[in-house]
Amino acid sequence: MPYLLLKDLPRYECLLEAAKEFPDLDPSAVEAFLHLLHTGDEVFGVTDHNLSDHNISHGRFGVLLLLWRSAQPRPAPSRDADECVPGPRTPAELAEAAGVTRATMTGLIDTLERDGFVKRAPDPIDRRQMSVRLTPAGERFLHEFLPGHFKSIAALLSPLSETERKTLVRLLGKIQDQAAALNPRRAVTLASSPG
Amino acid sequence: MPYLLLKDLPRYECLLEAAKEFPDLDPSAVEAFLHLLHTGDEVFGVTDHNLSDHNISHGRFGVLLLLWRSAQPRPAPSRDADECVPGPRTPAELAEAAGVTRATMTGLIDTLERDGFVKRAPDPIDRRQMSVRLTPAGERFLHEFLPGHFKSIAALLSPLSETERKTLVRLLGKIQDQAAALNPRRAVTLASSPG
DNA sequence: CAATAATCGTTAGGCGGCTAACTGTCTGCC
DNA sequence: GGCAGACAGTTAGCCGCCTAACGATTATTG
Repeated sequence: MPYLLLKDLPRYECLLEAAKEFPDLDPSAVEAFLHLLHTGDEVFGVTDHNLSDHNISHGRFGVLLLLWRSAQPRPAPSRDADECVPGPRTPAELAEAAGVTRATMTGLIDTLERDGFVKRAPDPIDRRQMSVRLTPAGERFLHEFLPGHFKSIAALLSPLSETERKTLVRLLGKIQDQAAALNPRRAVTLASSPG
Repeated sequence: MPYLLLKDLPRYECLLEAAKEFPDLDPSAVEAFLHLLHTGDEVFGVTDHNLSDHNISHGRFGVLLLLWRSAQPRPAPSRDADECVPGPRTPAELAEAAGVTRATMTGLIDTLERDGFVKRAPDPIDRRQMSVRLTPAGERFLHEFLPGHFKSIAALLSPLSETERKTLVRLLGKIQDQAAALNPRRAVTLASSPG
């Protein structure tokens, strides 16, 4: 759907041949790299397909999920301060939690509000801020959609045993760490935590 | 970069708690699902960062790669008919190979041509078609960029042994197959292959 | 208290996906 | 030969992502 390109992955023999021309090409690394992107794309496509049946995009779905988590009554509120994260409310918090810019979040909230899933309200204390909340229609959507969503995810992973899933997560974690080290897109917040 | 949402993955305990409310939620499946999308996103971000240094987007890079493969002199041309795929030339072929629509390919070729990386030429035989080719500048870009690109990929996968890479590809392959089965975005071409 | 700095949400403009519809060209069938 | 249909490429319009910049508001600091 969104991002990959290269629908048909090149065969391993082609990688080996190309490696003759490019000594930096590590065939098994490229193979894993392409499979990772390709699989992510396919998986994304499945869930996006489910969402589009409800006229909801992936980005908007993420916002709804974050708001839903914020709206939970928190049955055991005082156990750990950040047990499952308090939950974002303002556009800036939502953008931070979703990993997009505030400008993007403005657009997402715009369409969600237009379609009646969320509602903006001015913050009476800090008049720079807005407070975004799920509407009843937004909650209704989530309660209707989430069971099928979880079923899709379970179906996607059903070919993998529990052990294989753990292995997959472990291997992906290694790549994540490496990617985070290579990608200085958000400089490490080492000395910034206020305390 | 493009597509995920949910920068901070929820902790496994939260998934377990949420599973109480949603019996369809398979915690290990959701965990693997989220890690897969997240890792794909991180990896994408690394390569996209490299590309943006050259003012090239991921989508355009894919087109350049496809055209570059088409431009190869094919040192051993007659071994297998489709040894490494003949190579797309027209916008429709490029769109098919890249997995995007023809309309999207028009836009990609537009910007690539504007920036001097490719050139359109009318097909003298079938006047509906265009032939897209790499310009010398396009080839030059690839030869400058690809070594670093391959180095990045090798670095990303460097924490994984050869065995782990094979395992990763195998597990991803299972998910790909399952996703393809669940995602009827392109109905299976069972009876269409001409022979 | 005033001036500067920081933050919030938004806007403007660009890119790259998509679908739907259009024009031009070729194919096939009568 | 002529006309309906199929196909190639483009266009128009939507959405979501980005960066850069803006006005409004709050925080900081003298």
